[in-house]
Amino acid sequence: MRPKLTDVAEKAGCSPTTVSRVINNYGYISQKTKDRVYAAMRELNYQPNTLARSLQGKQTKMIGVIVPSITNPFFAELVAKIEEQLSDDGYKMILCNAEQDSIKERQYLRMLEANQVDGIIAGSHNLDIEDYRRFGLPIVSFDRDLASSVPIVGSDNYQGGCLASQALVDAGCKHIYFIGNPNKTGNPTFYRFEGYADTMAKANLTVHTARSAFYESPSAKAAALKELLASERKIDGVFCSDDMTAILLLRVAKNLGIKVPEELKVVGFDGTQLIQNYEPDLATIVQPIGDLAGMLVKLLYERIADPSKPLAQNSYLLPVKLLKNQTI
Amino acid sequence: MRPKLTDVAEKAGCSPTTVSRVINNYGYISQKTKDRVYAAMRELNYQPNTLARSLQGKQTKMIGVIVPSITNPFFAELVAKIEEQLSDDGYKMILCNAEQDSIKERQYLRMLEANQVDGIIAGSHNLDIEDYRRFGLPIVSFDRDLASSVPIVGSDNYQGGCLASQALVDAGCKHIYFIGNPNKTGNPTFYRFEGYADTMAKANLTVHTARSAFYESPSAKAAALKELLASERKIDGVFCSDDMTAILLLRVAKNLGIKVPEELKVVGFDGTQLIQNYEPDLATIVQPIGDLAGMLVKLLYERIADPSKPLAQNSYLLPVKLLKNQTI
DNA sequence: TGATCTCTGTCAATCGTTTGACAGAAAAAT
DNA sequence: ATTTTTCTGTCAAACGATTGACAGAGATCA
Repeated sequence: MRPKLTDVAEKAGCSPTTVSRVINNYGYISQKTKDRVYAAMRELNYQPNTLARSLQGKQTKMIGVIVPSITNPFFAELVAKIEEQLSDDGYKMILCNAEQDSIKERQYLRMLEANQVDGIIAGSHNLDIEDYRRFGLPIVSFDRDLASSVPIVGSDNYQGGCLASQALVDAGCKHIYFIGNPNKTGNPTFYRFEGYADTMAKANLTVHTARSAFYESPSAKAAALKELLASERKIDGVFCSDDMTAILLLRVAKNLGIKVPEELKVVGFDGTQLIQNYEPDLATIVQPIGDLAGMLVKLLYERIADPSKPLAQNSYLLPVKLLKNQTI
Repeated sequence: MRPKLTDVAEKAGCSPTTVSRVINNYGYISQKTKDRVYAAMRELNYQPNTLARSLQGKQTKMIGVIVPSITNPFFAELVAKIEEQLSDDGYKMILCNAEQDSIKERQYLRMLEANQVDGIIAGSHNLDIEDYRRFGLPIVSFDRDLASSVPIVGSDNYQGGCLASQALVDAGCKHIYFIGNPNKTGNPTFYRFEGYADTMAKANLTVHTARSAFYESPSAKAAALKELLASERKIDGVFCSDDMTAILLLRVAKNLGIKVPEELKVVGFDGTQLIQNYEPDLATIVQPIGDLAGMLVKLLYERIADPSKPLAQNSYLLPVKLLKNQTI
């Protein structure tokens, strides 16, 4: 049986109230009593029951983190950074993998509410804004405008789109494609596309788009890319909205005998450690994953500390960097 | 304010006890009353407070999952599968990223205990067996012998080592290296090495090992691999204990102008979807990630249902498959 | 000496449920 | 008409803590 507060009190020769006061640092307690209580706690290997504490009104110290897919290296690294921060601060993370499933995401939201989490970091984007607006708990959103009461943290996707496209222009490309799925407004990809489109306009180049949805299978994507490269032989530059697609493109190009970067230049987006370590040739836009995680967590803490406090800023766009590499 | 049990009772025109009985399906309740209660619950958007329920003695429906690194694609995919299962069964997952830190891992264990999780899936291996033995909660372990009371689920690493090595032998390799870190017994890598060593013995070939620790940085690893390939020009086959190292090796070989598979054949280990999708040339040993996750979860449920029930089996080794590809 | 401050303790209410004991009513079976 | 079964309800204790009110002790200060 796990020891409880009264066991500690008995061992320390004092009342349960005193033990609770030592734990919560509440009221007047002499150092001597404190020491005795701590000793008893150690001896019994006592830990307060967090359930009981939370029921009493204390925080649960639990944070829900909803991501679209943990197997996506970008989100894996983001989650790892978030978890590191949270655990340093004594928080627990309930991880929710929402995939492309809005029903599942809604269930997660209900579940997190029922579990009295202190707050939520929402990185998945399947639900209507309505679902989030009527949600009572502190939320911060990653990369997506949810509601006016919810602060957004994300990379400056527009800037990234400009940087990547400009790099291709500067490298002399004349037929530059954008590969991604910018159909939904408010999507990060949409802003990357806008950066691309504006840069094309400035350089007097035509906009070319090849749709590639996030949830398509890699082999389907690869087939589509092959089709594209084979039929449109004039392509000399591609800005991929994510690195994984860029890798597929590099592979397809190699198989078709297209030389990178001589005949085709490629820039990706995300710049995870995984990519930097295992695909070091790929030029890409690096998102500041650690900073993003830090900002998400920091803002969430602020919301938790005072949910009614008006937001200083609704949106926090962190700068990205171009990583110049062999594919450009 | 969130509605509580008594609010539902009031709305449904019955006592709190009755509402609780409807929720818990306990005692005699007429269909008419049930319907009234359900209607009231829906109308108020009521959800039982899980904290209060758990405090009362119900399960928390929370599972702790401890992994060494969520950014490792293998663990990312394993965690995704585990989470999928758990969430289908109404469980929540607290994710713990232990890195190489035994102090952190011990803290996690304490934290999970304090949070009354129903059970733990332990995939990290920094702690002494002692720490786990005196742990009161149901545990299952991934790939590591923790204590006699803890069932182990893992791939048949020995078989994998044999398969990979035999494939290299069959392909005509004469100087086959093992790259990995088999120093600790009980490590998965150790059994992969044993499979390799036994296969070498059977084929009358010499064992060659190049240490490569899990936690070394990829660039350090790459440098070591370059050194190895440059100095030992006779190497014609390598069995890498994980795919990520294999990828580095392929890259290093390419840079040195060593042709794969003509001059050097490579087999990896893990066979994640990521590798199969984005490095489809790599021959590797595929671990059945979905089955591993399913088995871990199933065994944990059994432990939770009856912790005192003796284990039918201490160890569950799932078969692996050789994925023959261009690098062999 | 009296007033103030510090320490320790008891008591009871509270958080939101669950559940056993018990009672009474209606419905069904004998 | 009587017994049994089914339904609904009240009451109270419990889960393991927190915390305000209150009281009394000893120490310190004026």
